[in-house]
Amino acid sequence: MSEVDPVIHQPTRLRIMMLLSGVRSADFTFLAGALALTKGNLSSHMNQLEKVGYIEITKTFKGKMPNTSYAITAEGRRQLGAYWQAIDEIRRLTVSD
Amino acid sequence: MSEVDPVIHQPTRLRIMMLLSGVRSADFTFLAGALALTKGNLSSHMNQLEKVGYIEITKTFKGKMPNTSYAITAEGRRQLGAYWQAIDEIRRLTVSD
DNA sequence: TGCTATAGTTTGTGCTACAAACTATCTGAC
DNA sequence: GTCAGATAGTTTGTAGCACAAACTATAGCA
Repeated sequence: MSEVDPVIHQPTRLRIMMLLSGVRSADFTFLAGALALTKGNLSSHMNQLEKVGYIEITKTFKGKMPNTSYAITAEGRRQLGAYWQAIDEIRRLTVSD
Repeated sequence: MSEVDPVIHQPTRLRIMMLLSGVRSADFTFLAGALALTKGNLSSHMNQLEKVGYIEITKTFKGKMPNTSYAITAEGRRQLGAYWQAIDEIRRLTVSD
């Protein structure tokens, strides 16, 4: 019975990971808008995802304004796959199994 | 974008709901063993599920020992279905959508 | 030289999952 | 009978987390 990864299971982070899994990278403002998150909330989620190595944070400047962009890592992609497997396992969970 | 129900999303309660969805009823001791939960933890999860009307708690006596058994309600079954729909929605989440 | 906007980060708080401690009853052993 | 576990739960205390409000810092314009 493989446990679900709590870092990924949290609904906001799950959405973030799913979005990032489909793009090369996405920046802070885009993610905040796409997922309707406050900046503080998004910021802390991204820091958590980076801390466990599921995403990579790149800080640059666009013109003179700071621009933070995020990309999923190979490890993040692997864990996301494992997460869905664990969910599928729960989904099949019945007493008879 | 229908949000996931946090009561069901919590992994332990999700397993409980999945188990109960496949049986007429299950008692406290069985659930604690089947899901490897401490009694305190199981007790509080079951109370939460009852509070929102997803399960029904029936207290009887088996011989002279108290016996608490749990069954999913129609509402619980409905919400569990809605939950999986919401999860599937997230699973399909990509930027292009 | 203000004033508003943009792009984030830090801080404070209310809630939650969990296990330890507790309650209450039963069942032998002596 | 009574003492010592075992059984079946519930209540309580705590550590950790998600969230938004407050804050920092710079840009760009009137």
